[in-house]
Amino acid sequence: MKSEKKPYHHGNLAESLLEAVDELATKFGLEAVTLRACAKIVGVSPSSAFRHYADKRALLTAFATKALHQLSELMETAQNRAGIEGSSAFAAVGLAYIEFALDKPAFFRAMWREETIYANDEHYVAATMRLSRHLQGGFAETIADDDPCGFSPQELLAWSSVHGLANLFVDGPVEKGKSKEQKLATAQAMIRALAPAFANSVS
Amino acid sequence: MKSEKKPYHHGNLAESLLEAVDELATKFGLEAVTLRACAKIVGVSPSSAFRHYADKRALLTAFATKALHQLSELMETAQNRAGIEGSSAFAAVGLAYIEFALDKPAFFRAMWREETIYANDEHYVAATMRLSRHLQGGFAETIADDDPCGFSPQELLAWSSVHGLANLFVDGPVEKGKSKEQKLATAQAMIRALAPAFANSVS
DNA sequence: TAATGGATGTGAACATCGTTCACATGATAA
DNA sequence: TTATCATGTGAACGATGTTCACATCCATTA
Repeated sequence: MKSEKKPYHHGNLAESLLEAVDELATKFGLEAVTLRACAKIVGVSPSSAFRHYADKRALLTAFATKALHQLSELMETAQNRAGIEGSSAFAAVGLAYIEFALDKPAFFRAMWREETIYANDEHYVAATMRLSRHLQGGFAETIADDDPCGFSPQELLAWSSVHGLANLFVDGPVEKGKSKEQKLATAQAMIRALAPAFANSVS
Repeated sequence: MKSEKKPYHHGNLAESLLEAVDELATKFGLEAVTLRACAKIVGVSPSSAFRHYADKRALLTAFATKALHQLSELMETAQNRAGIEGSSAFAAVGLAYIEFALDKPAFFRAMWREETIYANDEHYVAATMRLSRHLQGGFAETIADDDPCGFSPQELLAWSSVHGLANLFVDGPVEKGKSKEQKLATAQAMIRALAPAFANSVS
């Protein structure tokens, strides 16, 4: 045990700070995320954070971006699995979206909070575009898409309903206190009810 | 001009503080709402706020409650007007919901932020129940409702899609920078696309 | 009318927060 | 080796939420 003394330079502070945000947000919620607390978790001085992030807001933007990519990947695998199983890609992607919000509410909140992030940050914008592309891609098989760039009314309906239910679960009064399974069952029922809106493009 | 000196007691501090929150949230956003700034606007010492609200969080809860009632009333009048005109109550209520979010984004955000309000406060809960009742009521004519207490999948779909689009407008990347009219047109298109999901209960 | 008590507002103080800046430390390249 | 640049530190600043002893007023009652 010779190299037990901490080196002066951390080596990977930017990423470690993001993990600290993760830890605090998961344990105590987004409002409890503090630059000083993050620095303490990493074992570093509070001011050192500013070498890697211009702001607290910049740190939260990076965190939101990371969360967006996590969600994108979950949706991607859900879509692939549905393709193999032959089940509805739409339902799979939508459920993955809602399940992420239920599992990591603080992440989900952080993703969509214009007032606490830099919503014009290029990496953040790229992450939202990746997410929306996966949404469009996920529904492309069932929805008539006449606008390759923007969203068709049906695509927007799909995203809105799933996004809305996720928000109502996380920050709203819907099924407050009920179990995750109960909520996912409700989500599935809602998605089923949505099917007729896409019926015209099936056959 | 004899009674120009300010009285020691304000007389209606609780309500005036709410109006100060309104002003700050409207002008500078929710994150700029500060107890000290509110007190300064009202012309009162910062500590006096605690005679009327236990917390900053309690103040924000009262503000959220007020915003919920405002939205409820807007939906109510929209529903009545649609009843007179014979147009779709569903579309009218949904558009009123989204228009409120576009007109007063800070209010809309404040309503649904579990982490900064006391979501179990009785007045707040009552306000959310009033809102949800108006939603159920607004859709009652078009949607088959087999559960008088909770939400049917179709009712939940209606609320989720409208709530989701409002959130995507306010805190998301959808049609960022576009005009309010443009967004309302998009909302109308989405709501139209939703109609087939309710078709079974029309006839 | 006079006194008293409860409600309401004040001022100073505290811990904590984001942020800055001069400085310390270490890695890298000449 | 030495010089340079990136990275981390410590002390400080103003602002914030909150508390508490105290001041002020209003309303009731004697």
